[in-house]
Amino acid sequence: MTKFEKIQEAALRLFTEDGFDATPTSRIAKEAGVATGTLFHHFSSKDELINALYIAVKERMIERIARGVTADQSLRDRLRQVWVNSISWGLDFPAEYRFFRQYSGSRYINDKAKEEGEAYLQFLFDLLQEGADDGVLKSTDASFLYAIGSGLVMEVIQYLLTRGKPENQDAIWETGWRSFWDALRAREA
Amino acid sequence: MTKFEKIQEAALRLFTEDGFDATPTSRIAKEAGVATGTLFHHFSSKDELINALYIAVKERMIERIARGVTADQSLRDRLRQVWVNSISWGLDFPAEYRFFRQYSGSRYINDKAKEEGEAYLQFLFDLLQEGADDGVLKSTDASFLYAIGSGLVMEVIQYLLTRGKPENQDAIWETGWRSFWDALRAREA
Amino acid sequence: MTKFEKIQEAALRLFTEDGFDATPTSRIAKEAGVATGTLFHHFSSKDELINALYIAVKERMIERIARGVTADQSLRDRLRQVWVNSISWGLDFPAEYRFFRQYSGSRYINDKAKEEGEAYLQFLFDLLQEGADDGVLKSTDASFLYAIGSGLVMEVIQYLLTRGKPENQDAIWETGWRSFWDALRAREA
Amino acid sequence: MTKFEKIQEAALRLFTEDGFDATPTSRIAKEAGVATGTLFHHFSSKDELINALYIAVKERMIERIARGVTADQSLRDRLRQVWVNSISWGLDFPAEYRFFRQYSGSRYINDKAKEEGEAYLQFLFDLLQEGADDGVLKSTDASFLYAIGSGLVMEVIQYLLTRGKPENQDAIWETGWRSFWDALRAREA
DNA sequence: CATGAATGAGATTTCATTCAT
DNA sequence: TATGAATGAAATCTCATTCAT
Repeated sequence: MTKFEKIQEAALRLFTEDGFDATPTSRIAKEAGVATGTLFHHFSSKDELINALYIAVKERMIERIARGVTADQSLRDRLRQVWVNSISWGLDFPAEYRFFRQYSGSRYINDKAKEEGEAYLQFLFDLLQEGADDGVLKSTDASFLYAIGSGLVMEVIQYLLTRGKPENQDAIWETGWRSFWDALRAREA
Repeated sequence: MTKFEKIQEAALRLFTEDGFDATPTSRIAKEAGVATGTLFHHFSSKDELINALYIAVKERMIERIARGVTADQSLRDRLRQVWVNSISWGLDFPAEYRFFRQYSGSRYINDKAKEEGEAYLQFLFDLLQEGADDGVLKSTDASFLYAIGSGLVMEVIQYLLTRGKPENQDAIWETGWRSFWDALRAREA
Repeated sequence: MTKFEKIQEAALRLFTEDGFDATPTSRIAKEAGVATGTLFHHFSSKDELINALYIAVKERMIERIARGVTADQSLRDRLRQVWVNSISWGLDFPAEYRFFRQYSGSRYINDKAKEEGEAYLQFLFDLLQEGADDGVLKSTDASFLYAIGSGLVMEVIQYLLTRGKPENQDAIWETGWRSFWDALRAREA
Repeated sequence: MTKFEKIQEAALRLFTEDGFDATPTSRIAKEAGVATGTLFHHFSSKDELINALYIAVKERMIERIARGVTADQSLRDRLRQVWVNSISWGLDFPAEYRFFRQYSGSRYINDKAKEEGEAYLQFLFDLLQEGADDGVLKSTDASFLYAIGSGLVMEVIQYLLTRGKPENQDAIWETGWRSFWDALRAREA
């Protein structure tokens, strides 16, 4: 692992454990086993480190979310796949999930990074827009559908990570999906 | 307005503008028009100030949410009322809403304050539990229903505050409600 | 002596011994016998400290230079008085003299401070302009005369401080004056 | 241009723009288009770079100042030539002039470099000493005459570079010369 | 000769908190 | 109650210099 990667790894871990502000760059460097100067050799500031991390995390997330979603599936099947992918991403990479939550509400958000990150999501907006146009989903506004859908996904991940007992996992997973789908789809005639 | 209140007001404003960590106590004191010592006379630490604020905000919020919810209404009507109250609280007190979001993900959370805050919500859990027991709602677990419901509420407030155009307000409000209700209720036979 | 004054005194001494850049604020604080935070309580930055010092030094200098210069004296006598005052200022306050030299060529110059400092010198410009208008001095441009005159003054102070042997003091003082006066005055017919 | 020369050129430019302390070696290397290591391959330290630059600049300066000064001229004519050469050097190579001023007052002065630099000036001291011995100049001390003369030269260059308007150039040049000569020469009988 | 990643001491500045008045 | 000067630990970031390639 290069020093560059060691720094990223230590930063992700410490940021999600203690938060951006409670994690000094000195501690990141120490945990990564490099000198403080080395951190700033690779990332010109703490801000840049955080935003670079955000882009990397988002990239890995979206790669995971899009997996197995193919054009021949029905809209419902594609959304189901997205749901499954999203929840399992959160459970497999809880640190990345927590990083994400923290980043969204933080003052470290860099507009450029945010835009770059959102570009990856285009395929999701397209999916929702398609459903909106066909009248299968509730709203004509893909961004609103996105807000609702992602809110539900994040909330269910949070629940599973913090309060889900192993024996309920499957039920929550399934109930979650039904909530998600019912929340988005237009009501049947 | 007492100095105590001035401090609380300035703190709420600055915290929601810049975040907890980016808001020095010295600036709160200055904006409140008091000396730094005075702030620490009323609140023994920054932590205590934040948690006192949290409790105050939560109290006001819950008072608002519970307004007009009466035992004689159907479950659906009561939830509808909660929905309406929640969204309008967010739009009427955006600073308090933002304070809330920030607090939840912060390291300033004080367990005692959190518990005290959640106690206020008991009536909501009861409401959801009742629906669960009757089979009107999707899950048997009120805490899961709460997670889903509150996630949707927060997301819709966020959307209305940041991206809602005035002409769409009503549609979003209504679509939001349908998503909320469809997400929570058991499917019709 | 107040802490404010102690800081100024220590700063002036260290700056002239080692230069602005080689004098850390931490050392100034230590020599002044205060905490680092105290320095920044009184001066918001190192820059501000340097510029505050500049204004204070310039004020004291000009007060000294103008001493005993009265309207009833001939132009030559007034310039003679300015010369004597200037050189003796330099010898009496070598640290302030050195601070001055250093400040002029430094990147810490703050335009506002510089202007404020130059305002004090107005009476000198007026003096030179009077001589220029009367044809007693060499140029019609007071600012050029000022440049030449102050350059000579500074150079002679420097010479006296670094290389003047005690037995030559009087000769240098006198020769210096003649150079100064000859450099400025128009040639006799 | 060799890398060695590129480094010197970039260093001279940056030092005179921003000052020694505000110019990191890394920036010099970048502007010179070489790696940081390369700079230290040619100059063992920043100190050495500055002093090497000083010697090179002084060499070029003295070569220029001595130009056209011949033994058959009168003392006055030789000093006149030195004056003209000095001022035109300053106007032709403002960066070198500024480097010079900065170096003199800096803590980077290296005694060896300083001595080496002053050795070049021997001919000027000789010139002044000759005038002193003949009674043509004001003092018997060549070093004092040098201080006064060089102070005036530097001041006039500074004036021409920063405040001289094109239409006044000739007048300043001429008035400057008369000040210089009057300041140095013994008074006519 | 040339490279540039790596180093770590050190610089400036911030800030929650105290305490004498 | 209220004040605000004073504190000093700690944070981010800089930079001359080294050294393995």
